[in-house]
Amino acid sequence: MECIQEIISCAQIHFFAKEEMIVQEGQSPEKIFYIQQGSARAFYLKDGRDITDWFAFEKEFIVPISNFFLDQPSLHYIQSQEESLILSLSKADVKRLAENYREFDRLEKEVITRTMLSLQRRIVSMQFENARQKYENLLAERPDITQRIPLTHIASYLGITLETLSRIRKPGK
Amino acid sequence: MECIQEIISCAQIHFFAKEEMIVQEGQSPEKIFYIQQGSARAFYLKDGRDITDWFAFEKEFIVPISNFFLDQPSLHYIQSQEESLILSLSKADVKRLAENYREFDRLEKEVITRTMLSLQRRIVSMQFENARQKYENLLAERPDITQRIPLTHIASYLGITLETLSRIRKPGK
DNA sequence: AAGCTCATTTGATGTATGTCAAATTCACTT
DNA sequence: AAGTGAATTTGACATACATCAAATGAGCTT
Repeated sequence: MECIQEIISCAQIHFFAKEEMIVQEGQSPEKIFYIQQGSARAFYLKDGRDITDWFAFEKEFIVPISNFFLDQPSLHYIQSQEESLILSLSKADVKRLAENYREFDRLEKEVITRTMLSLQRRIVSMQFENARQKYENLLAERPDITQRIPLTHIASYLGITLETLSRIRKPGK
Repeated sequence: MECIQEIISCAQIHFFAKEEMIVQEGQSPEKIFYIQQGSARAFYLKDGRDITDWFAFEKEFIVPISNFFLDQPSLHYIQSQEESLILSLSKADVKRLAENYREFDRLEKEVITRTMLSLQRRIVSMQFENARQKYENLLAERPDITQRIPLTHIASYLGITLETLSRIRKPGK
């Protein structure tokens, strides 16, 4: 891709320790993050409870969605889950790159499309499946998730409680 | 927009009666539909039960998602809900227009982005809200939906049963 | 207006999952 | 290796919602 040089020149790379906060609620970083190594999650607070919305692992993106796409202060926190190497690109740079390089613009569209499809699959999974089925769907997509993310966050991502998840995981039905 | 003439020349317009089937499961229309007037819904069958996934009203798009974006036969049915005027554009035309007109490409990206954001909001609503809250969220977005769509479909869209929805709607808490 | 069909409501009961509290296990630190 | 705090499991109980069945109501057709 012809614009790689330019991407590299405006991307920033950061190292994050385990469970370090990358974006706080109310901030406006206007950045998209790319997980080079490690993992991160986006979460929000509902009545004081921490609810995970999104996980990102190697080669995936994560973004404070309302801030990046709607120019509002972030409703989400973003937090690393393991020691991670993360690239960031500002919204202004993304915009400029997309205007100057057709290739980059296509890539961005592709990433957004895939994200949309993955949200769509998640809705189907949440709409009428029970806790066990939802958990098994997640495991099918990410078999290693239980080794990398604490169960509390997996539970809230699935829309169930920690206790229910624990019982589901119990061997023997 | 400079490409309007060309869009018009390749778009097709159809009239659909109430509850007419626009796309059947297993078909590969590879088309995106734009609701000029009326409304439509996308649904799938889970264990024989009809589950609505998506509603579209005037000036909105609806698409057999797995077919259009993933080139698989459609997992969804799409059905008009009222007498409707609906434009369709083939995937090939969309692709060509996006390649030839930067403006059209931007528009497409914008539509996909908005769809992604709306799915995201829906997940938040399904993740930890109870039946009443989910229903009220929907009403806030689409106050007229109960006049236009039967309650069964609203219920399945919300991931609750028809009976629960009916009880929620009962006046006096 | 009567009759039919389909949509919605109401009622009785069952169940998956939530809540709260306590016990246990795990992972670090010293 | 022991000690400490956090993560996970287990238990007892509560509840929102599902299910099944029947009653009512609304919109067409004749």
